[in-house]
Amino acid sequence: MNLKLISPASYRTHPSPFESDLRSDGKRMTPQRKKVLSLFEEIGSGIHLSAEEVHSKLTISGEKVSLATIYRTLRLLVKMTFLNELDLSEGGNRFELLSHDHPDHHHLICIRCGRTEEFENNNVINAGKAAAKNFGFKLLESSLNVRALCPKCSNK
Amino acid sequence: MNLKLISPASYRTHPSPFESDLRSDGKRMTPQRKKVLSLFEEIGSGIHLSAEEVHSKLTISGEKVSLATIYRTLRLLVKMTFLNELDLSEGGNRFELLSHDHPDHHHLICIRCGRTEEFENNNVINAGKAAAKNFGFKLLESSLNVRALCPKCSNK
DNA sequence: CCCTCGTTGCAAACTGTTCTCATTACGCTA
DNA sequence: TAGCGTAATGAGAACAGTTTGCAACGAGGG
Repeated sequence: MNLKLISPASYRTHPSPFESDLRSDGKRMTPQRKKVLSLFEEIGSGIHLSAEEVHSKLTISGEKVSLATIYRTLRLLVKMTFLNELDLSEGGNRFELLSHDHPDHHHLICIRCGRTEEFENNNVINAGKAAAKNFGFKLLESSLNVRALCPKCSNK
Repeated sequence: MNLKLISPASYRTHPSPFESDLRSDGKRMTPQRKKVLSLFEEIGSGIHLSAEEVHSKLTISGEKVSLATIYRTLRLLVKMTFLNELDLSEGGNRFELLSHDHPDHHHLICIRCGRTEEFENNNVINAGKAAAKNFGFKLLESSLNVRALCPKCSNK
């Protein structure tokens, strides 16, 4: 019943980019960190979890990781650009796997039920780039949040 | 030393749009509400204040309004579309005067020092509209936040 | 296998925001 | 203009999400 998230063997022979990035920074690979990252990898990009949700998903599958550690790990993963942090507000920030071939994507959020859809649009990315250039800023990331009502909620 | 933000006379003869909107909704005009809105009007649009900042600015100019009332008033002003709420996260939401001739604008935020610049771009607005239409959502508002480093902070 | 120092778990602390409730006062009506 | 119903306020408690301090733990280099 113990979910094998990363097989020890493959991990030993092919240290993940995460692991080597960690090591090169004097940091350590721990089971807790593996579990958190693996959860996001299993779930795939485009799904947004709050810290609390990460915690309960791990707890349900029998993995015990303290909430404080999850917060610390999420911050770390964001800093290392393995995860993306979304400021959707309304009940905590959310995190998603950042797929590097698929950089900036944007969110359509139903303010009533919380349903979230993503989309991409190069014009948005270019607008961010242009604005950054215009003010002499160095762009890191841009996020467009469209607050809206989904079809179900707008019929009430 | 008592700053007269709206003279009683002019208020009686020319009720502000805020006041008439309030009245038509069974709500009341109070000195506290006047003070909060007036602060934003004095300061002008394009400046983003947190609830805490509104509170301390009023306190400094000798106006005593409780923090709870400021939160209530800010929410009210947002609902009545006199203020715009920005989800910049990192230490509380911020509010700014919404100028109706200048509707959707977007923000370039230095994640290190908090410097915020605004810009407008129709492509962004259209991208939001297109995405909403595509998923059958009813668009309410879109906000693009570009996280970046300002020139000062990127030289460190 | 040992030792060092980064990491964890736990609980307490913090921060931004909302709620509760007794009190005040806006503004309709006579 | 006074009276009254009820919306709004102030103060602090409550709350949710997040962070921190500290003792114990354990990853991984020697």
